[in-house]
Amino acid sequence: MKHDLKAKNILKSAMLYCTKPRNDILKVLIVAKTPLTQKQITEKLGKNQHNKTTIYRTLRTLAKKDLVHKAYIHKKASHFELAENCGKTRCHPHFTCSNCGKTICLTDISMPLIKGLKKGFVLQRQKLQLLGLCPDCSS
Amino acid sequence: MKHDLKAKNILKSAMLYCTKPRNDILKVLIVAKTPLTQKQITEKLGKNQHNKTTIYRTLRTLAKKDLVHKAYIHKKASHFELAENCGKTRCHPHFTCSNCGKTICLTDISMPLIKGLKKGFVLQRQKLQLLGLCPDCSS
DNA sequence: TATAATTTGCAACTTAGTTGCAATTTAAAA
DNA sequence: TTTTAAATTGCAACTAAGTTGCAAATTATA
Repeated sequence: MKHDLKAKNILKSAMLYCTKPRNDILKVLIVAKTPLTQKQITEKLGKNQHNKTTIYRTLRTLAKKDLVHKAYIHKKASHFELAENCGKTRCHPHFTCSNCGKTICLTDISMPLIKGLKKGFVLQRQKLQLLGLCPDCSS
Repeated sequence: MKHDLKAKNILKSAMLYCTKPRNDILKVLIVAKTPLTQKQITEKLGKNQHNKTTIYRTLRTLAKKDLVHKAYIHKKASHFELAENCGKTRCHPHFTCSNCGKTICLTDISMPLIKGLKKGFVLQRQKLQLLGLCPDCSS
């Protein structure tokens, strides 16, 4: 129930209609430990199923308010996560295992913001994507 | 003609059959200034058209030999570039404009390799993706 | 409770990328 | 140069992610 309240507050603060789909989807993202695709969100919704169009539209709506963002794309599918644990422009690195496909959020490692951008470039977001072998697959 | 020779050499050194599609596709990538999708490669092939399956398979074959790699995915589509101008594990940053969609290779800026990876992680490739406004769109 | 504005679900669609298979092309030996 | 086995190509049909228009349902507010 705590997450329910949190979801409601997030929606209210962003001045968005507080609907069941949005609430349910937000709750899934709140407890997620890694970015999720629409398909994965659907699985985690359990009996609170919602149409995939609704999920995509909700994610887009939330992203427009900077509450959620596209963390990366893997195998044609976009993966989304709550934005609250990242700085506005700099996100934690994501490590994807080239063997098992799993992605791990490296929330404890931070990379410096890029330096030396030429005049005229305005940086909105920096993403670091790492590929390699995860501990399970490297041994 | 210089590029033709270069493409041939690349294929030969990798012990790959030297076919017209592979040659043509490599030449497109050699002169490209930015990563390309299959569709963009097709456009740049001009009258040397090849089937899209062939292009995807060629890219996969070249990637398996580390001659080419997937630089990033934007709008559902993977973008590929020649690997020769990147270190083995670390690639130059790519800046994508959130306004016009254009991507610029920042070959003159290099980010340090990530530090502090926990034991068991084996890094194969580090990609830095930047989003923001390009000089044309920020003024 | 009534109303206007927003959101939802559905079906149909677009587009990236893949697969099986027969026909063609390549490299290398005869 | 010709032959041959192995690799590659093109085609058609497919899978799957994500989008769109629109009518029906839901939300916030008066």
